[in-house]
Amino acid sequence: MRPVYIEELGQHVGSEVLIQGWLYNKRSSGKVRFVLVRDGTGLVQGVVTPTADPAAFALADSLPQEASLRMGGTVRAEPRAPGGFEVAVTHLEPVHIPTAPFPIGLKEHGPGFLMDHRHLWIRSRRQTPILRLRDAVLWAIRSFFHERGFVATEAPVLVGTAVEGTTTLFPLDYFGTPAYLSQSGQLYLEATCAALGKVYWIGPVFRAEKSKTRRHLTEFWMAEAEQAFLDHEGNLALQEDLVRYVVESVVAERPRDLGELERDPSLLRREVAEPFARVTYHEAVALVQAAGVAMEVGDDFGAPAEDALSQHFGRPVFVERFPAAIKPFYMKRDPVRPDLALCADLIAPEGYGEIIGGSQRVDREEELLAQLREAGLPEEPYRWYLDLRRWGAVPHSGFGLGVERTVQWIAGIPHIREAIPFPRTLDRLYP
RNA sequence: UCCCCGGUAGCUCAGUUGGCAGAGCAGCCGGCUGUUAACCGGCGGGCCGGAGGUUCGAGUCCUCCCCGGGGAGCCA
Repeated sequence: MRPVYIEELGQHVGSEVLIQGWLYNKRSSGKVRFVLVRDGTGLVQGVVTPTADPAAFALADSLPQEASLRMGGTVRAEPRAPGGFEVAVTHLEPVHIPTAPFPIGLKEHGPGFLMDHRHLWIRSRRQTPILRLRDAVLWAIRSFFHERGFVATEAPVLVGTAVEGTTTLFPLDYFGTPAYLSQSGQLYLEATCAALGKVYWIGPVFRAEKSKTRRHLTEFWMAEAEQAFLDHEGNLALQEDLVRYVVESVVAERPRDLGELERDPSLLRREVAEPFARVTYHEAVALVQAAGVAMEVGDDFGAPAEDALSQHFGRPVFVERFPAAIKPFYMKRDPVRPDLALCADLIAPEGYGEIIGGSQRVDREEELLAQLREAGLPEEPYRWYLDLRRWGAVPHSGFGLGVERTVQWIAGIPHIREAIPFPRTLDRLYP
């Protein structure tokens, strides 16, 4: 019998196949046993009767949840079966029989218990489609940049200095020298974009902030891009093209996973169908205030303010030209309004929050020095970064996209911890 | 760091005015020839988060502590 994956069963109706996987659940009725087997690509029901194979029938009774097994039989179309196909079992063989009951039952569990068993929870029917969607998002990002001629290059994760002096970093001892886990690869991408023109990387970044919310992780993945000779306007166009490309690719390639999560693909399509909304920081503050959320000019947007904006537009919205005072030192000032930064945040629809932060970067050494001093940062650790403005400085822009928040939005899941296989949060380092 | 909610069987929870510790699921035993988180009958299963206090009597009331969840701030 030929080993096949469950997602390919439709091509094998009428023939004998071998499924290799794990027992998800079993049911029985008189002299019929139903074994639900999953193999990572899907879930299929095997039907076992005592006449077809007495040994398999007895085994089907005794196998516990998550036993690994090989199941052979004939594929047939069956409207009553989950997935539309089932296997008439003629062969059932355990690979490993669990030594204790599987902790994750089919009934409800609390979040604390599930997080303690994340290594087993990821096998469940809701978690596997989310992780497949994450894969689709990452592939879409890579293929978008590849098609556009961007070079995949890497930023270091171990760094000696903060990217933005403000954010809290995870400190570590680097052979006696203080070092940190990187919170962004951006500064390094600015160096590689001067070598390669258009660059991107996708990698883990770390924030030691004591955030305790459904949209924060201490370790998360960013997709960052940097392009030489790209200005603020071009930067926004690039971001919009990327986000639309990712949503459309995932919706086209993964309808089954979206369906299992009861996420409406047409809603996602509608959200990216039109050009993204675009407001200035000051317009956004006025909109937020009009929506009844307390906020003043000079404040950054909190979660309620982002929700108000995302509700107002019903599609992704760029908020651009923030006051430079509340943004990092490396952002270029608006030549017309030097108190504003040439930057933008992209807010996802449906309250999923900020998914992109980007800006045009300072390209003159004296300007960068002034802004470093203004931010109260030392010059010495940034010497290499200042060097980039000494030899062939060009206008350049870039941005960082939060991978988990993008997955959260596309998959339509309420908590970010389900958008990554092993989430790291404020008080969770296990498993 | 701050605010709110919670901690009772392996899991999810109920527990009245302070008066014998409960259910469903999971496990084990039995039944049922098309189940859909199957269903039906039976059995075993408890440091009621911890410490102290009030009381004849505390899962229940009070104080402190520990742990978990949600949110704020900050950010992607």
